[in-house]
Amino acid sequence: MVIEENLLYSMGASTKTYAAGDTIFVEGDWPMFYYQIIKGEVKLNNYNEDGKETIQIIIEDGQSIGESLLFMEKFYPMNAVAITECEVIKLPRKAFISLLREDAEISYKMNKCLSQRLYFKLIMTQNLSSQNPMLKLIALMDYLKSFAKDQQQYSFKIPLTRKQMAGLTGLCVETTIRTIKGMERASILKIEDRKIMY
DNA sequence: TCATTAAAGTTAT
DNA sequence: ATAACTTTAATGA
Repeated sequence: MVIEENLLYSMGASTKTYAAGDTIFVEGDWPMFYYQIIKGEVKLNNYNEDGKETIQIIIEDGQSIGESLLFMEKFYPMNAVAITECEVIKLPRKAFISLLREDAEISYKMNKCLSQRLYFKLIMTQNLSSQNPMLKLIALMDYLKSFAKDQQQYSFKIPLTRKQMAGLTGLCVETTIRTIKGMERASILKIEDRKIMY
């Protein structure tokens, strides 16, 4: 968890519930709140001219949503959409800023969280620029697995649908599936009950 | 080679 | 039941 929930409430935060598929904010909105997920999953995405979705990142319990925009005078460059039903705490921007000004510990945690996001972007852009679909998928899976306790081969179950993996790598679903099949043949991963074990 | 289109099978709500 | 996701196959850039 980035910021203690009680602390957020004491600063005037409120809770909002979103159903799966609900929009939290859209591209072009002005950032007014700090959002932190209590429960559920949220994706940050964009749509290109053809309507193809690119997922920037998937965020889960305890993480904040689009926090980097609160430090700038910019509109949101992406949408935030609930993947599952979500409970989200929202704190007005000004209260969030003063909280960071007052509390060095919170400020440090925020830096840590921002660095995490930056790192993810760095790893992903580096590998996504490769046009090889297998390398893209490996980059994604390596990143996801890097947080797992068990680093043994085939011990990590990829918590994404193939469609989501396609959205995160910029590949189409079919290529994602075919590439994954090929990787299974090459023993890079295993498929158990349709789930990818890496 | 990968994206796109289409069609059919499978799972989740 | 219906929508969402997965898979296979054919075709095109």
